[in-house]
Amino acid sequence: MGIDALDGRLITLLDQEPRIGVLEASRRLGVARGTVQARLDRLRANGVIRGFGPQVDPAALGYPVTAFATLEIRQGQGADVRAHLAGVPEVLELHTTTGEGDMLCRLVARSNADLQRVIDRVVGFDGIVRAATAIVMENPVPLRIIPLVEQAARDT
Amino acid sequence: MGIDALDGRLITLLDQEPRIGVLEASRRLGVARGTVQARLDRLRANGVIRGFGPQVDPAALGYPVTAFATLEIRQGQGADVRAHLAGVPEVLELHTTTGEGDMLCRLVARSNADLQRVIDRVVGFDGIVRAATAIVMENPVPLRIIPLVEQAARDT
DNA sequence: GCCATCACTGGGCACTGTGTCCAGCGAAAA
DNA sequence: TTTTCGCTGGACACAGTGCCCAGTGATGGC
Repeated sequence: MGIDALDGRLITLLDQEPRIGVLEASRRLGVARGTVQARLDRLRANGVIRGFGPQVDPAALGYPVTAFATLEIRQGQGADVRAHLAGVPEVLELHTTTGEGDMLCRLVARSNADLQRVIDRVVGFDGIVRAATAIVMENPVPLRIIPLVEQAARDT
Repeated sequence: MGIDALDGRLITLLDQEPRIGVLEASRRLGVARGTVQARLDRLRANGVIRGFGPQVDPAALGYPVTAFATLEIRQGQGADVRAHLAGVPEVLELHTTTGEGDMLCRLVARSNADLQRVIDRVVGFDGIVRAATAIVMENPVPLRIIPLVEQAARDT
C-alpha cells in the first residue's frame, strides 16, 4: 500500500493529459516504457486507479443546478430509501452519515424550478421524515484528487 | 446542446469499458468509425465530456474516512476562506451554498482520529465562525452519471 | 419541386502505440 | 554471498489512430 514519487508523478501526468499513452508517459517521466506499464498495472490492481471513464459535466447535459439534501429517515426504512433514491437519475450520489441528518445526497436539476420537481420526487417517499436542501451557488474547489496524491506520495 | 441516443450509448459504453478505442466502440455501436470519432469530438467540444482522467480512490491512497463539513463564514471573509481551504489537500471539493451554512466541503482523512487533525486545520482559520461535520458511514450510491445521461438522451 | 447542407458510410493510407516477449544489471533482502 | 526484485532497453507482430476521400440519404431553405 501507498504510492511513491514516481507513482505520484504518473497519476498527476495522466490527470493533466489523459490522452497520452504509456509510451509518451514513459518519455515524459524519463523511465522505461515497461516501468510505466508495470506501475499502471499495479496502481489499477491496488485499486488506487479505478479507471479512466469519461468525466461528464451535468451542466453540459442540461442540468446546471446542483444541490445537497440532508435527509432524516424513519427507523428501519434505510434500505427502502436507498433503493428509492438509487432509482432517481438526478441523485448523483448518496451517503449515510452521522450527525444532523441520516443521509446526504447530491442532486442536479435543469433549473431552480426543476429542482422543486426533483426534491418532490426525492422526498415523496414514505420513509423520509424531513429534508433540508442547500443549493450550490459557486464551486470554488471542484472535485480534485491531485493535491492528496502529491501528499500521499510525499509521505513515503 | 443536448445529446441523442447514440451519444448516450457511446458515453455509457465508454463508462463501462474505458479502455476500448474508437474502432472497437464503432463496432459495438454498429456505426462507422468516423461517426464515433465525430461524436466524441463534438461531445468534448461541447464540454459534455470533460476528459478521461484517472479516477483515484482516496481509500486506496490511505484516506478511507470521508466527511462533509458545513461551514459558517464571517461576512466578507469568503475569498480568504476559499483560498485557505484550496490549500488543504484533504479538502476534495468546496461549494458555496444557500441554506444552513455558507459553505459545504468534502473531506477525507487517514482515520477518525486523523479527521480531528484535518478539521482543526480546516476550521482553524479566522474567517470561519462555526463548523458542523457529518462523517460518512456508507456510500450506497457512489458518484454516478450514467442514469442522468440516459435520461438526457431519452428527452431528445 | 429543387438544390444545398450535413451527417454517416466505407474505403484506403502511413504511422504510432500496444501487448508481449527477452537478457542484462544494480540494489536490497535473505 | 546468493536470491529476489524492479528497472532498463531492445525486439517483434499486430491493431488502432489520425487523416484523407467519394458516395449516399435525409433535412431544410428557396
